[in-house]
Amino acid sequence: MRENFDIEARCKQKSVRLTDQRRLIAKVMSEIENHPDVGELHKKISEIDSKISIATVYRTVKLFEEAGIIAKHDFRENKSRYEKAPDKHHDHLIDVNTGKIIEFTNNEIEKLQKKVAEKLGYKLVDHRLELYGSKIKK
Amino acid sequence: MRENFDIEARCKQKSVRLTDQRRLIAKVMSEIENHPDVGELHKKISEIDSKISIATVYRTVKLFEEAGIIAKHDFRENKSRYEKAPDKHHDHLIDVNTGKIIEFTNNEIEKLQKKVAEKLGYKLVDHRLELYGSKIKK
DNA sequence: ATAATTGCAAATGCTTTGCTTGTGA
DNA sequence: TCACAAGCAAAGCATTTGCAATTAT
Repeated sequence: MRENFDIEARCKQKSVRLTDQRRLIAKVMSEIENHPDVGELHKKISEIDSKISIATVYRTVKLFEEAGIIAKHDFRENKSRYEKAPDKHHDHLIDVNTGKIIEFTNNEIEKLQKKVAEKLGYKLVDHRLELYGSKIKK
Repeated sequence: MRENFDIEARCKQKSVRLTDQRRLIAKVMSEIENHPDVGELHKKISEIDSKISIATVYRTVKLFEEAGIIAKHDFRENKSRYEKAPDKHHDHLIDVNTGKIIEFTNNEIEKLQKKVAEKLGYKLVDHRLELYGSKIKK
């Protein structure tokens, strides 16, 4: 718990000025279970501070993301989702029926991606891998 | 060349009614070199028929996509890009400096994706893999 | 003090839609 | 003929921005 202190610490470290609003957004981002979009985030935050503007939430997630404090994902929706910057890189599997997001890592795939890029004459600077699947029933 | 006949043939096959506008969109989609967004597509089409509405282009690419005639991609932009439905599946490497899109296939990665999904209890129904890279200078 | 941040509402950019007129099979 | 398609403008949605008031350092 108290993981929000983590985000606050990283803000100081990056000279990101802390305000009540930012502290609150950091706290909610830390405690939230999944990968919220801005609307969901704002809704949750509003339950604590009803005066906070959605524009502030937009500005703050952008700020945090640019500082590498949280990560932004664009799955197959017309909006972005966010998560605390993960310690270790991972990719996502999305349940096509429920929308549930599962994180995974696979080193073999990572290596192959790098190899593919190099073969094409490119240095791999980033990638996006999403698997879409439906649950296998027993 | 005359690849547009391909799209037209597939329209008939799927009982997609052909109109002058759809024929034109099919033709331009067939001849275009890269992965256009709707704005680019509409611009190109307008050079031939200036009366065509962008709403029609939106409706048509959606229709073609749902019929499996063309494919839609959402790279890291706030708009979608389209390409003729490829005969064989492939993924994309995007040049982060120029925006150039390079197609590639890698069977090993494909197999690993399937394996990963299964290990998580899912049947892989689709995936998205994009590599972002910068050109290696000699 | 003062440069940065907030809230609000208006603006933006892509995409969709309601409605009337036009058209392919 | 007549269900479906096109054109136009308006509406939708997520996101951004201008500006005046507020706040952190």
